[in-house]
Order: sequence, then C-alpha cells, then structure tokens
Amino acid sequence: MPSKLGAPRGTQDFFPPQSARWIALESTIHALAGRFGYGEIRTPLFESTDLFVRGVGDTTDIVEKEMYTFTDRGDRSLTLRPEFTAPVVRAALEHNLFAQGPVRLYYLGPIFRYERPQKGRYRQSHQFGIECFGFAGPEADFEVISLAWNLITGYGIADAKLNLNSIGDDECRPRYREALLAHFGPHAASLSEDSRRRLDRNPLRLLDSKDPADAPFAETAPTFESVLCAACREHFEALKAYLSLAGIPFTVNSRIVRGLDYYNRTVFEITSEALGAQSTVLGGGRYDGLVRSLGGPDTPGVGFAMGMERFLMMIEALAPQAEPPRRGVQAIALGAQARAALVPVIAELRRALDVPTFADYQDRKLLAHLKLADRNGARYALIAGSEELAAGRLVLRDLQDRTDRHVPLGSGKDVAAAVVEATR
RNA sequence: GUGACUGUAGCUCAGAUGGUUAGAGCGUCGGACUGUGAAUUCGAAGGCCGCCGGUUCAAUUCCGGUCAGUCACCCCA
Repeated sequence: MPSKLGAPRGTQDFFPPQSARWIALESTIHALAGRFGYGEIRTPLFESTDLFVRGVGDTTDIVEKEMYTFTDRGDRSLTLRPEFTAPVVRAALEHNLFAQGPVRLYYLGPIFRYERPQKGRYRQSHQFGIECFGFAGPEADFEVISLAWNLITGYGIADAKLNLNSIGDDECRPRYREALLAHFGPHAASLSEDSRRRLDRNPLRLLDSKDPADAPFAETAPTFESVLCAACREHFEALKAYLSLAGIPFTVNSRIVRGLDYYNRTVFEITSEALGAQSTVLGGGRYDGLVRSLGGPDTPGVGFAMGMERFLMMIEALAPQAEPPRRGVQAIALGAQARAALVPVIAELRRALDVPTFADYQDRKLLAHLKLADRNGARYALIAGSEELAAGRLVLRDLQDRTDRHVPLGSGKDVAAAVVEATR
C-alpha cells in the first residue's frame, strides 16, 4: 500500500456499484416506515457518555468495553453512539414529545462499537430501527414485528427466521432469576469459566452460551414461560395470536435474552444462515421502564434495530443481483470542434433525461469511446465527429439493437429534445 | 480482550531448501486493424514482496515483534 493512511480498523468505504445497493435499501426503508406512520428522527453522532451508561446499563458489554469515549475541550465526557434507543429517548424527552401522546419514530445511521471485527461485525456499522412509544399492549409489539417482517419478505428472504421470547417484568423476572440460580447453582463447578462469572451477574446469559460445557445444563433449564406472571403471560399469548393471525411464522425460543438491560416482556430476533456466526440481522423488544429511568414519564416502548451491513450481506447471498439493464447515453465527441458542439447538448441531456448522460472529454478514437460506453452500461451512443458536423446531424446508435438513426444538429435544446423523442 | 490463518503490481494469485535485473492473468495506458462497441495483435507503465527489528557474507524467503485482513470465541445489529 503506497500510503500509510488507511481506513481505521473495522471501518469500510463503499463505492459504486455497492453504494447503489445502500441507496436502494434506504429508500425502501423510508417508504416502508412511512407506510406504517413512522417519521424519521436524526440525532447527534455523539452524546453525553452518561446517557449510555444509564440507558444501556452499566454492566453491559457495550458500556463496559465497547464505547468510543473521548473528552472534549470543555472537559465533557462524550461517546460516539453505540446504539440509537437511548439517544432517541433523550431527544424525545428533551423536546417533550411524550406529552403529546404516542410517538412513532424510525432512524437510519451509523453506530460505533469498539469490537474485534469479524464477518458481519464492524466498528462502524449502520442501523435502521424503529421506536414505538406509548402503547403498553401487545398490538404495538405486533406492529413493530410486522414492519420488520414486511421488510424481510419484501426481499423474498426465505431463510429468515423470527425467534420470539418473553423475559417477563419486574414481578416475574426475579422469580426466574431464582429458578435459574437453583438450576445452575449446584452445577457451578461443571460450568464454563465464562458462565461461572455470569452466574450471579446475569444468569439469563447462561441460556445462550455456546460453550459445550454449558449445553447440558442450558438444555434442561426452566423456561421463562413457565414462571411468567399472569399479566406477562396474557401479553405474550396475545402477541402470538396476532402473529399467527397475520401468517407471520415464529418460533418461541427461550434462549433469546438480548444483551441490553432495558428490555422487558417481549424480545425477538430475526436470524439468517447467510450471516455466519453473527446470525442476527435484526433484534428488538419491549422496554417499558426505559423512558422513566431516563427521567421521563412512565411511557411504555417497543422497537427493534436492524444491522444494515448484515441485511445487505443477506440479500446479496440469497438473491444475487442480476446484470442491470443498459441505460443512459454516452456522448461521444471526436475532436475539439465536435467537443465544443457537444458540451451544450450534454448539459441539455442531463436536464431532459432521467437516465445518465456519460461523457469523456479526452481525445480518443471512436473505438475507445464505444468501449467506455460499454463499461458504463450505456444504452445509446450519441456520436459527433467531423462527418456529422459537416452533415449537420448526429448519429444516435442503439448499443443494444445495434441500429443507427440520425438527429439533426441544432441547438443543445433541440438535440436533447430529439434524443428524448428517439429514445422514448 | 483471546485464538487460528493470511499479508508479493490497481485486482486475483504464482514464486524461490536464503544467492544477480520478482512473474502471470485481468485491468490501465499506447500502437496496429482509414470512424462504429465486449475481439485479435504488438508494446509500455506499474512492486521498499505490509512495517520494524534479529540471525546471516547475503533475507522478499528463516525467527521475533508490530500493524492490517479474514474467520471464530466473547458479545451483538
């Protein structure tokens, strides 16, 4: 590499044609969220560190070791956002949005986590997510999940799986914790080192351990469903009924626990085999206590976050892109005189056409220009050389049909109109 | 943070048990085929063989470190 200046570890650059896939996905998302009645929120890339410590949970991995935290010149501790939910709640509180009833927002943008990169995991990645505040009932859970499912099925992703679980509320979670301790405690000596450490800290985590040493105990652990309080059970059952009615397939997976502290009741994930070890493309759940814990009114909430890189990876693996059709016009000028005649035409074409107008301003042979047209995937070549100038008409060649036609060489506007007419 | 594997041209990759000027294909640029497209043909440019150090008469090759990439663990989107 000629330069020592490379992109920082775990970050990446996107060029055409890859960048076009991002644009396409983003516009699909804007349209989908709009149809569900969600409006876009844009928050700062960095926030007060304290927001994440309080919002995400000070014992989570994100806060303990993954944040990009720095001190600014005013001695404030700031952090590049590692997730969106806490900033969204902060913004909504700051602008008093919750005083006006339910709030539906979606977001799109980069997040930052200091992690070792691997397949589907980066230090700067991008998330799309939605937040639905103000509804305590399972209808909101259903709405959020069905928006996610719409996006998946819209791309025809066949191998995507929806996993669902309930992790209870303040009433039943302590009970479950005790049940887990009673189950795992006696076998502590046989558990993996990681799991022994997690045992009293966050016993829920033992359930999704991949360590073979833990497998036999995780298999036989009591499920959360078995200790759910009546209210949580009712909520969960109603959500499942809504999903079944809508024909959204799901699996109740008692090992889904999610990593952030603020979740309660419903948690869910959408996974795909195409993603390697980082198989979760989308994850979310209910967070009824979060707004209050950040100093706001008692406002229930439910939402999800989706990894854009992972989603793109998934659709590329499962629905390979077809060769894009030829489109646009390559403007070809042979010589300085022709170039001078063509420049105003190019300007007009770019005003009149909604497909690209390509132009190369170097002195090349016709052959070279036509090769450029091929590389650009142009449908037409508009050729201006000395012969054309003398005859007062340009050649418009259809590169797909290999047929030629002529357009009279008048003002830029006239030529553009003729090309528009001819390529219609 | 831990582990494994990898680092040679813009890209994909050869290569030498350590020994003069490190190769190919693709791409780029130029010429040929009188101005009509994915071709053919000839030629050229382009490499601190990731970086630093060690061993050696000699290192791109061996050793150590470091940085980066890939994948996995941890964890998550």
